[in-house]
Amino acid sequence: MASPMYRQIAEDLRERIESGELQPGQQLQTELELRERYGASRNSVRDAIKLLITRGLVQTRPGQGTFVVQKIDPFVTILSGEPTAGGPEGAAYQWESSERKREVTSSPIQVEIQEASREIASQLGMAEGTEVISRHERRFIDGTPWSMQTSLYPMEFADRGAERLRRPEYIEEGTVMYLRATIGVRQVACRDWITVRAPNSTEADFFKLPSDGRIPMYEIFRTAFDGNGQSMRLTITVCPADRNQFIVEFGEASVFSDRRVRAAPWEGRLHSDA
Amino acid sequence: MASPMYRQIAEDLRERIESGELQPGQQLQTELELRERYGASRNSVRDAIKLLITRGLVQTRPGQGTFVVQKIDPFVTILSGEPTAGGPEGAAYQWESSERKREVTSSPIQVEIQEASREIASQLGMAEGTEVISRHERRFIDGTPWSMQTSLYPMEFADRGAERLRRPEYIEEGTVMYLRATIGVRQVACRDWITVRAPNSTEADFFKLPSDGRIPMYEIFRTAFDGNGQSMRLTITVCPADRNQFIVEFGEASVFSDRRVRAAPWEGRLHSDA
DNA sequence: GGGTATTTGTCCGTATGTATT
DNA sequence: AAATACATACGGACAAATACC
Repeated sequence: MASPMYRQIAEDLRERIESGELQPGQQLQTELELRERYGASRNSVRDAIKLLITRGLVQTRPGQGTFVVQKIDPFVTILSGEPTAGGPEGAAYQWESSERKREVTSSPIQVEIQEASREIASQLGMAEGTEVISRHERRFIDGTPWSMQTSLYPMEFADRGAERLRRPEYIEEGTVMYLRATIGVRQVACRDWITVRAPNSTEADFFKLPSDGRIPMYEIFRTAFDGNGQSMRLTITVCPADRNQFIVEFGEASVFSDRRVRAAPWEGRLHSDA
Repeated sequence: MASPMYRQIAEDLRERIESGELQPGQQLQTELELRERYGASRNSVRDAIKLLITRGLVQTRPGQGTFVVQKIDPFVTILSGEPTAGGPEGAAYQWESSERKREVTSSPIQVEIQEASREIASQLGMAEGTEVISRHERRFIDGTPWSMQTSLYPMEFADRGAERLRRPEYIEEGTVMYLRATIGVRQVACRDWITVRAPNSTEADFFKLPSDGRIPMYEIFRTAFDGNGQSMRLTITVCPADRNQFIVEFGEASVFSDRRVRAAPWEGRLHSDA
């Protein structure tokens, strides 16, 4: 009685999916068959399916049908303060694959000279409008788009001798090492600011996300500080939340050294709903 | 011609919102007026509005109209390994308000005895089916629901003398201190595992989120370790991603000590879309 | 409290377009 | 080329929520 028909249909389908009657990857009945099954109109069936789509339970493929979604094997990143050499762009992050080996590749680096917006200037501790170097890079895992990253440096760094910041090339030894070697700027600390938001159209396009923006994005701001407590870099990383997870470790490192990172820690129900 | 009409309508409305022509909180034209404006049917206008809803740009109120959403002032949490006394449940997290003072309140603690599921047993390093104590708590900021948190402890802790774990009361000095004082279990490290997922119905209900699940949830698993490298606690925190952000700090603490946490670091566009 | 107008929500039927097999 | 299945678009009807008098 209570709830509208399209919600009842969605609820029934949801239960059948979560009970395992409908397996991941399996095709649902067609809209016309579901119309018969539930004695509703095709439009109401479609409303139910739309609901399940925004909940991420099913996906539709024109000309084929409606399918239970396959969960994506998430990529787990350990946020770590220690810059490791070898990683691209100063290894703002240290990657660790969960199980099978995955291959990380990168787009060419795109360099722009910008005037710092209010927010960027605030993060980098400079006056608004000061010139900054923007180094942008897109990353893939096993060929699928995984993250977009932009690092911003004070233009002054290049003027003082870190010329390679201006060039659209990788800095193999890592920008942290490079900046220390060339102009003596030493990174001693950094802060990650983790947010989640809807993707913009550029991101939805690059990550091949559904254009309705139902899959959220992590946006992580990493501000790095030198020995004087000055901000020396702002790195902004954006990646889809449906295929990424993050780990942060505190305290005695020895505890973690022999501990392998496993798959997602949780898939069940925590406690009685009350 | 390209894109379907309902997308063109949505795109036009999006631009008017982002340009500021339509201010947050302001009411859009009614569906019938928009029908006139765009020369489309009411259903097509409604499809456009649905798109904007899942993108989080507008909300509808039956009987009233469609409104541009107001952004929520986010609550920023510093993830920190050091357990501070005074905070509820061993202060798994240290809270810091961004600007204005906010009042954090808590529901009564709900205690359950459970048998560890495979995932929980795996995280706590025990055999599946071992009894664990579950302490569940819900938190509010300025009266609005903000987070749900569940801490799981080995039942053995209570048997060895930490009796208060079994009782549905706060442990004022913090469970970290309490466990050290009563049974000599000392927390030396912890690991946070950060994930994002759609809310379940219990969460959507408690947090008063729209039932279509378009607002994602953070789910953070904190595993705490004692001096022997054994897991001593698993704390699971769930909170809506639209009103929460997290900060992690690495390296020399002195850099951060005199640095106030400000509002969200970013609201603009990063680089030319290309 | 009641009544009425307004506005969005649900549901239907139908027709046509587009992608896939 | 044909069949199938989802996508878009229209129009209409009634229900439910809200605001206002």
